[in-house]
Amino acid sequence: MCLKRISPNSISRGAILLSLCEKGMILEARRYFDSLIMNNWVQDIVLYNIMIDGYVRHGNVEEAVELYKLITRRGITPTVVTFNSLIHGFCKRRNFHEARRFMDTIRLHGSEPTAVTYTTLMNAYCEDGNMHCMLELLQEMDAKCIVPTHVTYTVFIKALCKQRKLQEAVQLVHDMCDKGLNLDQVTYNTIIQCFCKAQNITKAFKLVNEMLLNNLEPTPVTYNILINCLCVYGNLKDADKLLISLLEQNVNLTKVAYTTIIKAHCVKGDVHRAFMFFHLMVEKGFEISVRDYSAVINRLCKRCLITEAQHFFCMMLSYGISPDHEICEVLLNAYHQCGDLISVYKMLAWMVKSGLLPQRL
DNA sequence: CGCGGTAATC
Repeated sequence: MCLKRISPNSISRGAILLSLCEKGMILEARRYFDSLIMNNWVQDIVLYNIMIDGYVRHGNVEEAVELYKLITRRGITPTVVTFNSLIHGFCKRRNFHEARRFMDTIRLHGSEPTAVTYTTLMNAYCEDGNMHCMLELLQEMDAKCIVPTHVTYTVFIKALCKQRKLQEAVQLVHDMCDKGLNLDQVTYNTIIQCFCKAQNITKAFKLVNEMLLNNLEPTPVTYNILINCLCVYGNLKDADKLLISLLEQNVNLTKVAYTTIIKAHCVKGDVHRAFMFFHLMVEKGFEISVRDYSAVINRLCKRCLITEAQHFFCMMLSYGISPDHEICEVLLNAYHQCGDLISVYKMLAWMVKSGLLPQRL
């Protein structure tokens, strides 16, 4: 664009900044943002909002607040979106005091909190198991004529599910329909998860059919929930069948589908199946982390399947992934427990060579 | 007319 002397506008700049934030490249995002500031190209609050939200998602509320202060120093008026992101940040930390303080600040700026603001706070209270505060906020919304959205309902469905009030959760779904609010995939996934936890697999699958009837394509998360459900509460063979049939149908899946079933097979001790799905996961081109290997190795060691655990360790090395200290410790302990001192020494030597242990023991 | 920002699911 620049070579063709087409100057990016604030919308294309926003797209670039948002993408950097979404990919977790927060430092690069900030560098880009600072370059825009330096050139005086940021007059738009949206760019600040994207950067602030990026920090919040990255878990850095402090930096988000610093940017908010910068906004006020520069005399730029923050929007409700600015505050919603900050409130979300404090909610993630369960700092209800600061979250609510910023809610008041919205009013001081002459605006009103929106359904998003309320839903953000309600979700945090939900995670805290505080239905009382959720209902208080709902009353406040009602008093201020702020209409709950389908997301607000989804948060309440989740809360009722947590309290094992499944009937009331279902009632809420009906209320939504009565109010003309359409359920989306996340709402369905939430309620499907409720029935899975209640070990009502039949109803969970019925809801998937209902989704399809409503022209909602199940998401990768839907399948992760179902696979996990079959692994934990149902028959592991059915989980295998489901995953394989989804693969045959070329359904879009995420890495979680694989790690879920691999985990189950490790726990059950069916290492062959675990291998099979692990290789499949690698073949599909997913990026495999140390954590993915740890999940397998930890579970196999717990079941004293040490040769098998070692196999995964070698596989990790062959893919050029560096083990961390923790994973080595787990293997060391396992070798020790079954009296395989040779392997203990080999491992220690390897750890020293790799800089995971000090030279002098 | 379309294009950029905030809440919920594994």
